[in-house]
Amino acid sequence: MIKNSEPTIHDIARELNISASTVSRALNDNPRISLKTKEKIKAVADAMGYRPNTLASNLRNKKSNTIGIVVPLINRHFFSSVISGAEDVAFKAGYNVVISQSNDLADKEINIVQSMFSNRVDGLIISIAMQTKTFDHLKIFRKKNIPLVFFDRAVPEIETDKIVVDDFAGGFRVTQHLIDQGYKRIAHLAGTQNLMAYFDRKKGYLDALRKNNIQFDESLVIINTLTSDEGVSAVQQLMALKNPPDAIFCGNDTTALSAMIFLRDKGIRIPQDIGIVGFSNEPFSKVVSPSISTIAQPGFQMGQKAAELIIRQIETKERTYQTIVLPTELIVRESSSRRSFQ
Amino acid sequence: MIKNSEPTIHDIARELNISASTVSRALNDNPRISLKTKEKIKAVADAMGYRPNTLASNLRNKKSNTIGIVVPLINRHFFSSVISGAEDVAFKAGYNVVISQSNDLADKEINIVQSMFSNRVDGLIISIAMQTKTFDHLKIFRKKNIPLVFFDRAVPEIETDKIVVDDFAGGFRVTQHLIDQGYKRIAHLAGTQNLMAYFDRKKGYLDALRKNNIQFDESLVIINTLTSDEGVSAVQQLMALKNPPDAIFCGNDTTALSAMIFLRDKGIRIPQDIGIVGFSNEPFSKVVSPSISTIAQPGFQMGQKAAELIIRQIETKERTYQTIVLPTELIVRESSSRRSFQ
DNA sequence: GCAAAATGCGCAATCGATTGCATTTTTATT
DNA sequence: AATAAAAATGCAATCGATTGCGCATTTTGC
Repeated sequence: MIKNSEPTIHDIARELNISASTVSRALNDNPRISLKTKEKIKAVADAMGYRPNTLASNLRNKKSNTIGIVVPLINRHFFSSVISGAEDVAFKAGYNVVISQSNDLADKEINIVQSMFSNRVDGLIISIAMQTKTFDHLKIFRKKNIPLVFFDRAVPEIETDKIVVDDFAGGFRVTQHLIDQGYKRIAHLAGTQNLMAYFDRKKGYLDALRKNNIQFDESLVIINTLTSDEGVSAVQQLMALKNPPDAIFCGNDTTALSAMIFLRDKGIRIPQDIGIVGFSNEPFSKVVSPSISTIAQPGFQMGQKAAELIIRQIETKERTYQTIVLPTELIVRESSSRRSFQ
Repeated sequence: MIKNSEPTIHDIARELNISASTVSRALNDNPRISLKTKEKIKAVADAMGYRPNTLASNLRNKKSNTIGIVVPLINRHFFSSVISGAEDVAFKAGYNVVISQSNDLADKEINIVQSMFSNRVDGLIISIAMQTKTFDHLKIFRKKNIPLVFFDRAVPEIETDKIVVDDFAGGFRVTQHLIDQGYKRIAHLAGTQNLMAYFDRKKGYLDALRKNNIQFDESLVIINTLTSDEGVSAVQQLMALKNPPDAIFCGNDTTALSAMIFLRDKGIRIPQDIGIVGFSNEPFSKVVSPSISTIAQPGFQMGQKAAELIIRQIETKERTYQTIVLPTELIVRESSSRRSFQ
């Protein structure tokens, strides 16, 4: 143990009086090397505790075997589920995943994406930040022909693989469900409209109203960033109307919960007085009381699919892109089940 | 645009009829290069859309600027919080994070750790898998002097930085709290005892009993892997005793919830008939009904701290290790507040 | 005006693994 | 035994950035 650094193929070669090429080939099971030599080499490699230096290999092969994943916030159930699913598939396929969070900040996202490019990720899976309004940092990936997959929040103007949930159908289904439950004045708490996801949810809401011949009332739609606090202030605003709603389709479960708690504290019964539906099926929505009706978004599955798509882009030359729309599932729970009280 | 590959410092050098060395130094703001040349070089680099190839740089510098993080499951609130906190600190310090999940499987953990080593991560942050019983794959890191930080689930026999929550105090506090609330027969639903965290929680439980002169009853302690289902079967087992408990200290919130739902469905009132306390402060524990008393584990902060520790190890030569014990906080909620009903 | 010092830049090796082509060794054939 | 054919291995360049050392050129001091 004279050397303090890691053994390399050259060390193994010296040990056996052969060339580094042969060692390299042997360790990669190249058929050009005889079985006998291979075994000798592998034995010595083991004995020396040799572990290939992936950095060197990556440089030479111009391939990092790494997939970058960028999400707004790692610490959010939906996103961590996606990451979990993607890591699962990627690891099995021999890829590492490097992960960064944009905190929904455009600047940080640009920073991250450039850093990932410098690290020569083989592909990038991204759900863009709420704040992001320009997309040059992502277009570069397409221009340089580096695999790119959007999930959840995609950029319409960039043509590449996308995997989203059917937000339109989700919004429609929620609204139709509320109508079916006998609610008449249905409000919608919407997210930033420059994100397709929120835009489509609202579109679904509007479409359901139209299909049911319900007059759209602009004062019943509030757009904000869907934080817990904003859920409360939105509901306050809604309840202050001359003609307040009797149901609220919340853009996510967080606002659904905060709205529900606010209303409960005001003595308003849910679902009898007001029906509530959320979106995303956060773990808590099932266990709170009353449990919150919501739309399930298959995060884990989405991550798996995103990884499959990016690996397909990486490993094949074909450049035919698809947009996969995962079906949404309406989960009816207590917060909107008024019929059962009649 | 004849080249389809990325511009390198050599391309910039050729363009300006200077050497690559100068370009490299200029881009790194080396004082040996004149300001005028630097500006020229940077201008050309910008114009060519040059982005340094980190792979090459890493190889030469024998430093990957990458921190590996291994957790049992990404998609778990506590762990994703830790990852989030670590990524935050790491990114600001110029490090990337690669993340993998062991799924609590020893084999996969070994596999991951070796792969991270091959990728020459500058340091490894890990919470070991429940299943892991041998630690050679981690000892290697210490032997090779590669920074290693344990969080949450540490290996006692490996000397390095560790950051854990005060599980003993947490277990003690929970138990004392239940005693203070007037519960007499307190059961404990414990996790695998080869993990310090669960071992210490139980030790705190036992210590609190002793301090209060309460006879320890072995039949009141059940050890399993703390899944939702096992929470139910454990409670079934407890309630089948001749002398069932009137309080349960659950090793995590998941089992606390499943136990609670099971008991509620059996018509048992919580906290009046049976008190329940969980551990970890999962998001849902606050919003379920009754809300679950629990121990807060500062995941995000733990991740930040872990990243700080590993970066300190990476960037300084000193090798004095510390074990940081983050304080636990008992959050008293409805599920154990019997006093308010008396 | 001239040596000494400072400044600016280039050469070439290096990091560790890979690979096209060349060379050596082994095997088969007559 | 000689030669062709096949098999096994080695040489050296390459991936792109970094850096010790050395060589010019300019500046400084007296």
